[in-house]
Amino acid sequence: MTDDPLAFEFFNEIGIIDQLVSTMLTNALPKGMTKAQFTVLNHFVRLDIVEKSPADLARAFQVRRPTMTSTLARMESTSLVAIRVDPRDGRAKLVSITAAGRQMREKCIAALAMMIPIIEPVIANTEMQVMLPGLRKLRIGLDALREKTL
Amino acid sequence: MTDDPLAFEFFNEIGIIDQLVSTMLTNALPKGMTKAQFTVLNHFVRLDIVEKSPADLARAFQVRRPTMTSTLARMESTSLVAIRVDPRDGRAKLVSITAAGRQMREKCIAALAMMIPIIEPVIANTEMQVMLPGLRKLRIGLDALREKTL
DNA sequence: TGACTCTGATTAGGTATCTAATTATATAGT
DNA sequence: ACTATATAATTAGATACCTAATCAGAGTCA
Repeated sequence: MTDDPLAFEFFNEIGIIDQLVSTMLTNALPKGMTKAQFTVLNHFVRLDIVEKSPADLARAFQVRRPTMTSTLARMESTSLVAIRVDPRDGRAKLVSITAAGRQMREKCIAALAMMIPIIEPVIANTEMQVMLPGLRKLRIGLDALREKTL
Repeated sequence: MTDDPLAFEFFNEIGIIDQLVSTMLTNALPKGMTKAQFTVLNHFVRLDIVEKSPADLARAFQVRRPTMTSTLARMESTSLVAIRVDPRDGRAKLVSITAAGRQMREKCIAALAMMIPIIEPVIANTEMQVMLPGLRKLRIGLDALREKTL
């Protein structure tokens, strides 16, 4: 531990936090919903998006395209999103959120709202505000790094 | 975005950072090695552990036992660890690192050392030092929360 | 127009993780 | 000693991710 580069411990803590939060989140969400699926639904509603290609969605969430294909296929099978061929580009598709998707998103939001008071005692808003800029900057930097390394 | 609870954005940044770092890490590691497997090897060497049960390892890494069973099975198949029945408890098993496991861990350490200078420009040590205590506290709090919720 | 390259989506194969359920052994209490 | 409960490991079934490879349509350039 003591002779480890600081970065090891730093990213290790982040990894464990993400894992614990993801699991708690998934358990709080309606049966069958996952963080990834909720994120997609939320993206459409928050940004008021009508249609967006899988590739664009993948870029927005920093995941690979096959990952997005898989998530979207699952969401289409449960009617949370609709997918059609892009009339202007035969390669591409266009994804849109369905009414059922919007309803599910609302249910998720409600479920998550109930989680806030549970997490509150663990980390105060002020603490998050202190760390957020650093995290955001780090995320942006890492994302840029990834694209270079490609 | 603007009307989201702060926690959403906070944990979202953490999730993306973890994902990006995990992928970079896995790519840097020797072929076939993963973060989870490296973590197990590193644990044995750093803490100078001879034998430890899968359940203890699962607790140490905050993962479920089936997850550890799966990871250990894979590591045993590649001779990175050895597993035997606990002579004092018929239910339990005892895991130990092999010579090959130690060698692999050394190779991983070397590979990761080369990553440090790549990450350095993205986040300075001083920044990590500033955030680390908060992250550690958060991780500990979430872990306690999980056990309560169980 | 034809060849080369790029981009979008998908398929195949693999690891990590989770929950639920099963099997076996240990421990405690009556 | 027997029963009930708790703990260890595993199996089964799913989701999210990744990389590599494939297929198809779009763009570029000579």
